[in-house]
Amino acid sequence: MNRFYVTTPIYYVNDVPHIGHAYTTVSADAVARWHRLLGDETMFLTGTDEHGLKIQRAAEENGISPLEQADRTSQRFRDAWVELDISNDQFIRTTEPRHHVAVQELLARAKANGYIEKGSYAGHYCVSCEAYYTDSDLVDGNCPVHERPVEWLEEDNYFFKLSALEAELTEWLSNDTVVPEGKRNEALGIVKLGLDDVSMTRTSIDWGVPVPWDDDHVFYVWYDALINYATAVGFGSDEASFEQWWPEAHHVIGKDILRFHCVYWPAMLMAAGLKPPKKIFVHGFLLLGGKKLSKTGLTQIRPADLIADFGVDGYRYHFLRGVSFGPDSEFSYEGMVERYNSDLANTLGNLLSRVATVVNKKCGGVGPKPRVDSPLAAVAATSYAKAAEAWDNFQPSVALEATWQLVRETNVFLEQNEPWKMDEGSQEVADVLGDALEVLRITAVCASPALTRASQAIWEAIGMEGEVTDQRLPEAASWGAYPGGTTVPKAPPLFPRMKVEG
RNA sequence: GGCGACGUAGCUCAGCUGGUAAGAGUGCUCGACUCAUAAUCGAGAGGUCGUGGGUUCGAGUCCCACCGUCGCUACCA
Repeated sequence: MNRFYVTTPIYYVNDVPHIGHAYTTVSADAVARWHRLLGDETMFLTGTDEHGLKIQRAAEENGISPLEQADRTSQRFRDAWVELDISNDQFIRTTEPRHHVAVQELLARAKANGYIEKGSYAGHYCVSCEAYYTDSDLVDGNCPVHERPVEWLEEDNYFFKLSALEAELTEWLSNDTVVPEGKRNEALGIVKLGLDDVSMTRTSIDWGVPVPWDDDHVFYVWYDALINYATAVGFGSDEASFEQWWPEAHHVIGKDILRFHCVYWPAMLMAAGLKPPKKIFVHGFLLLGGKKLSKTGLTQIRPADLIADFGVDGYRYHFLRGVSFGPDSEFSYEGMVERYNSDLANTLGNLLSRVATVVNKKCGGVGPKPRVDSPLAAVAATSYAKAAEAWDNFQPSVALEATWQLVRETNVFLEQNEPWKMDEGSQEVADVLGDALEVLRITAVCASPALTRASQAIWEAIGMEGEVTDQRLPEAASWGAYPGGTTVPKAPPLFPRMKVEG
């Protein structure tokens, strides 16, 4: 029995869920679903990051407690993930007691090991950035990022001795721990430049995890947040669980938080005497017209609106197939319509329609069995092999392309054999349609990590029983499992074609 | 300012350690078919692989510079 533990970042509750958050989450979800198909014992974690000054201030403005503030905004993420059929096994919140326990335990170990010591820090502090600035950083006395006034803060801090871990980090990064390779080199570069010790506590804030050895301090939000990945699988509360899951930890993150996840986080674990995560997958950004999303209002594009137009399947498919995992990627509504129409409506949806119709005309609506020696058997085998490898390498777009190759080949196959011209009830028409139905069965299974609903619809449309998600790979993708003899009704289009707006 | 990534057909993107005449999907043109969601199938047009140098028998693929986009990061005067 293999185990697979995959996480998304925990999202800062003050944000409104946008397609960037959704992209990360859907990607992790699809991979988690693939591992479940493989029969792996899978743990998929997402959640919200709820500490820090910004939350504290927002709560004050709204006249409520920080926790109430976090409750409200955290719920938005839960709702968004329900809408996208996200199959997370846990939704962690950093305000949970178990998390406080884990944070205190992990960092107490780091301190006991000599990696945390006291120091002091002073500077201009921007609340929105939650960061200090020097005089020269300031623009007209304001924060250069937010263009709002900064505050002079001076506080005693506990510093994390990052510098002491450079050699170990370099060693860890020398393997395939961070992918793609370009991102790993970036992390390596950060370490090579030399690491400064970092301040990891605050006295100026109350809203955080208390430092166990010093009541006046709370941990700075980042150092509390990262530990959620350990908390969720039992660190500090269930060591047996933690030992089972932690060696299989895979993090999915955006390139903007590479430094924290690929340098600070493994260092924190090392300092506490724990193993760094198994693997970190780093993806790029979604762009609109070549610009990053926050600058162009792409954050204003709400997943819910796109789901309304394309459905959950259309939404998930577009981002999984259309975005190669790693580089930045262009997003456009028109591109989404194109992808939906060509891949989902025309190639896959239409295949199901035409097969169902011919089965009804030539086989009395009962699906025939596939041939053992079908010419499509080899195509299916190749398709599966490619897809499996790609999912394993966290490349959903490659995996889905491989799956669609099989679907496209099947359209060609029908064109070459023209079952609609064959005699009703003949063996030859049964052979051709049985093969096509078998492809639809395999496709339903292999596409299910992306198409959470349509895959089940296809499964039922060809007369299969039960849940497609209960199938087990690789057996379920091997040729010949479609039993035949099941009713294949004509049905309305699976993916109604979208009209292109003039 | 420093570090790094990216810049390939109209569009969205593949192209691992350099080497059979540069690929896919989509879009476009033409043809076929008509079982199917104005869908499907076939053929074709379309690229000096950001710009300029360099290494090499040979570079989209390595090196340098520059331009553009993006991320991180640093700012003492």
